[in-house]
Amino acid sequence: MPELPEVETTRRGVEPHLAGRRIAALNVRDPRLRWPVAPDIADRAEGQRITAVDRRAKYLLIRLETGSLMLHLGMSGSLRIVPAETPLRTHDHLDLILDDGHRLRFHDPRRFGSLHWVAHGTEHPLLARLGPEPLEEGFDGAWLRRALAGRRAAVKAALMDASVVVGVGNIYASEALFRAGIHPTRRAGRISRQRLDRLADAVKSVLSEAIAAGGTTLRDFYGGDGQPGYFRQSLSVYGRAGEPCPGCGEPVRQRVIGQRSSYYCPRCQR
DNA sequence: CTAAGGACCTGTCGGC
DNA sequence: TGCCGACAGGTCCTTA
Repeated sequence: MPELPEVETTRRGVEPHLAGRRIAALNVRDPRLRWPVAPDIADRAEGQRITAVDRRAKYLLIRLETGSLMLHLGMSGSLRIVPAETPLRTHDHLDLILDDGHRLRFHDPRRFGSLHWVAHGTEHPLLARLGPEPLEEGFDGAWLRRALAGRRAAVKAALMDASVVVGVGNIYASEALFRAGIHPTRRAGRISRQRLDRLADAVKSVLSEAIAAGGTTLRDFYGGDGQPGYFRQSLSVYGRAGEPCPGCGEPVRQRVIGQRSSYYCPRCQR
């Protein structure tokens, strides 16, 4: 489920319930995630006060006094805040037990998610080579020109490369290219500066609109299922093969680029 | 350095 | 109804 808007929506949903609380325990029910969860991670975290919940790319960083818990939702992960006696479902792999009795529960059928410990003053290797945040200073057409210069790969694949910009997943890569009028197979290094400006703007607008929509669907992290709705109706091309392009009516096409399904309008995107 | 393909996992869906 | 292959929102790692 998680693209950047959902990770950010999740962050905003859980932070108020976590910040200021103390960790009573960390239950690792199944350590077999993308990387095995370190056996000593519970000992490191237990007893510490949570100061904030941040995000870098699609990693959530639960800030503690001596370091951070770094959590990735992978392809199928989700978080809920649940009361103490909430029955477990299959694939509920982790519980962060808070001093108010609530639990932050991590659910992940495919187990592509991960949990790492990052000590204060150290940088985790998984974060070391990441490109800029799409919604912060440093990401614009000028950056794209530098990052994509000389690249022969399809622009859609390049846009999903985390060293170019973080957080643009398969859905929003298609959506941003549609908004910018750029064909997904166009070679990344052969796009004019003006069109790269448009592309950077499209990435920003599509992600921030999705975050805004996600915020409205996320009402109550207690009790509810905690899953923000997925804003299919607001997507222009993703998952809409054969449906009319919202710009010109031409049927939306689907093809595989870099092993991922891609959607585009053959008329509006060049 | 870049690009391409495989790998990790489970669940769901469509076709026969 | 049952089985089988294709596919799913991520991304690291290996190989060329």
